[in-house]
Parts: sequence; C-alpha cells; structure tokens
Amino acid sequence: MSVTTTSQPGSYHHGNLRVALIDAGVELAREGGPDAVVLREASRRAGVSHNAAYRHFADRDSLLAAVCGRCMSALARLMEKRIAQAAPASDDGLKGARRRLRATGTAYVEFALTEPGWFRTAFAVPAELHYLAGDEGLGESGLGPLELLGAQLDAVVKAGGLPPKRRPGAEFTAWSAVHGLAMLLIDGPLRELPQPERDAALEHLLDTITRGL
Amino acid sequence: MSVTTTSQPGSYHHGNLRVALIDAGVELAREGGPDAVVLREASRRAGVSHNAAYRHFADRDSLLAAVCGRCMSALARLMEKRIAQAAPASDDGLKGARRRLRATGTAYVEFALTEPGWFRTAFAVPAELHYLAGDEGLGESGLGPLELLGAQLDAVVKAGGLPPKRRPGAEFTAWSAVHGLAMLLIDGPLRELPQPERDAALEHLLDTITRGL
DNA sequence: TGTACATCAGTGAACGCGCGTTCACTGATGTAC
DNA sequence: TGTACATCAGTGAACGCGCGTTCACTGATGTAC
Repeated sequence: MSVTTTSQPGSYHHGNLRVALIDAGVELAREGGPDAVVLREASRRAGVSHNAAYRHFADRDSLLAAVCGRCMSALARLMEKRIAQAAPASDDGLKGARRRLRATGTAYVEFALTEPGWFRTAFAVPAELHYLAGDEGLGESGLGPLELLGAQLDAVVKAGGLPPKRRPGAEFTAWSAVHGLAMLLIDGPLRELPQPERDAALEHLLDTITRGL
Repeated sequence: MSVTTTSQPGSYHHGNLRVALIDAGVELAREGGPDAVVLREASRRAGVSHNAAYRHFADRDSLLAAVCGRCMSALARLMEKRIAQAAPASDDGLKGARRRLRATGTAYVEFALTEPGWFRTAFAVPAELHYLAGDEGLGESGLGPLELLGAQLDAVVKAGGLPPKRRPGAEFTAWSAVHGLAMLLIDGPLRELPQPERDAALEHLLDTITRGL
C-alpha cells in the first residue's frame, strides 16, 4: 500500500525506491534472465547509489525473489487474458471449457517464447523462498498459473469432458508437458526448430494430452 | 585417440591434460551445474596452473561444451541401460516394446533426479554450439537421448501399438512431458513434492502420454 | 650414436571486470514540546 | 508558530572475491642431421 505511492522526482528522498528497484529488476530479468538481476545495475537504473538498495532489501536474493513474483504474475495474467479470449463467458458448455483449457496451455508456451527472460526468472526461485506464499505471483483473479490450469481442468470435468477419477494429478501432467516444450524451445536442443514445426509440436502435444486425460 | 592415453604422473608434461580438465569439469558440473564449470577450478583440480587450460581449450565455453557432451552421454547411457533391463532382448512383441518405451521415460526422469547437476549441464549448451555434431553426447549404441526415444517409439509402431500416422512428432511430445516434469521437480515449484507424489506424477504422466499417442 | 634446435606444454605474475556487502557519513523529514 | 531533535533514506569510499584472459617466460620432448 505505502509502496505504491508515486515517486517525487525532485526530492532528495526517492520516495518509491523499493518499487523502482523491482521495476528495474524486472527489466533486467526481461533482458537477461535471473542472472541479470543484479543489485548494482538495478540501483543504477533507479538512479540511486548501489548501496541504497539495502534500505529496502536484505540482500540480492530478496530483490530477486520480488522480481520472480512479478514474472510469475505476468505469466498468470497472460494466461487469464488468453483464457478469457478463448470463448465467450456465456459459453459454459464442454466446448467452451475445452477451448479455455487449450488456451491455458498455448498461453503458457506463448509467454515462454515471447518473454524468455521473464519465463526463466519466474522459475528461478531462490531455494528457500516460497514465492507463492502471500499474494506474490498471482494474476488478477487471485490465482497463480497452476491454479488457473486447475480451474480449467475442473471446468472440463464439470462439463462432462473428463471423468472425475481422472482429474487428480492431471494438472501436473499437463503442466509438465507445456513446461518441457517451452524449455526445450527457448534454451534447449529445440532452440533452432523453425516456427512451423514449433507450432506443430505444440498442437501435437496438446492433442495428445487432451486425448490421454 | 591421442587424448585417451593415460597421464604420466611424474612427468613435467601432464600428458593427458585435456581429458583431465574435462574430468574435473564433469565433477564440477555434478556438484553445481553448468555455472560451476569454471576454468580456474578445473585446472586446480587437474593439479595444473590455471592458464595451462588454454593449451587445450580456446576458452571457458569450449570446456563447457565438452562437459555438456559428457553429461548428455551419461544420460544416453542410463537410458540404454534401463531400456535393456526393461524387457529381455528376446521379447520383440508389443509388450516388450511398450515396456522399453516406458523405461525410456523413467530413465530420463531418474537421471534428472539423481544427477541434477549433470542434467542441467547437459542442456546448458553454449548458444552457438551444436553438441550433437560429431559423436558428442551419444550413448554406447551411438544414439543420443532423442534418437533412443525415437527408436522405442518406432518399435511400438512396428509391434502394432501405435498407428503409423501418429508417429511423426511423437518424440517431441513425449520428450517435452518428461523433460518438463524433471525440470519442475529438480529446480521448479515441485521441488519439495514428497517422493510418493513424485512417483505418482510420473506414472500419471506416462499413462496419459501412452494413452494419448 | 650424439648433438643442435624447433616445438610444445607447462609456469607465475598481472590486468581488468563486476559483483555483493559493509562502513561511517550527511542531508531531509517529521514530530514533540 | 517556532524550534530541538530523533529518525530515516540516501551517499561515497572501500574491501574482498573469483573469475576469464593475456603476457613473457622456462623446462621437457622429440626430431633432423
């Protein structure tokens, strides 16, 4: 609450340094992934001496954790957006539910491919921290990526497209599949796969998972 | 060929420094992943001054690339081993083929969980390098992990367990699924999932993929 | 068989980099009286 | 309404770290004659 006040440009006190540092860190993450989230450069970009950051973060990992949360949120929000676009809200039948589930997966991969730095940072949680504690990493609906996926799966079950006994654990399988494809495409051996084959691989994967569930 | 001669302990010339450096690098990768593969420490462990490495590698990335190849080979070899154990060689029917395909996936995840440093290093190929060029990263059969997976899928098709029209692209889907699960389990948000649930997640995933293909 | 010499694999010292982190400090802010 | 003072958010300098990389060098090796 207090940290969301806007900064006062001319004042000696920055006024909003915590948020400014996270903003800078998010930009660094975008450009170079988690390793690029560096205290000195973030301070530089916030227009402040590099040790001022220690007034707002215990150490570099604390800043990284905050940036992680923002990246995870960005992923959740894109998923929400694509889910909403997939079918009109009025369509609460099986067809709509299936479309939304599929959009959940494509949005995930879309995010990874268009914002690889953010994607990698979202999953670079410092070991001891749970960014899902509190309201970090959530979308506008208050759900995180995994919960969004779960909600779409629930909707498909409710609409009769998936036997309830198949539901438990389904989110881990679906999540693993899109996560793995994203990783192989952005950093891994499929890095140089041409666009048409990328699209085909995603279609194939979503078809297979949908059929298998 | 020449680099496979054993070192002569007492001699001024190390005799086998290239291999010794890769060995050390592999050990570093095992302990700390790709970032831990560092020229100075590798030289230290090889018992040599840190700049001697430049007689054998153009730069740090060249060493890392060599280490990557070894990690990829280790993955391929574990997969080969588990495939061979999955069914007797005499069993060339559908049942054997299916068992071998499943073993391919479990071996992949087993490798990631038991040797996370190697696993992460295997996929940390320096951007411009193609470790699959030449005979880097292969198992004893001369196949890499992806080819091993492809071979098992082919065998299932041949045994009538998968319609040939479903075959193209199947290896990317199967690969993505196990790769994603491995990543989520070793570095990601599923890091703290207890063992029973890990096993269940893998079973669920393999079942779903098998059914969906 | 012996020797001069080119080659090559190492050594030791040094450079520059950017980082995280800590120290003593100073200027601005706001509050008690 | 004015003032003394505590608090707090910044500053500038410095430390130590480990790295990649380069330099001029030296000792061992092997080969031509």
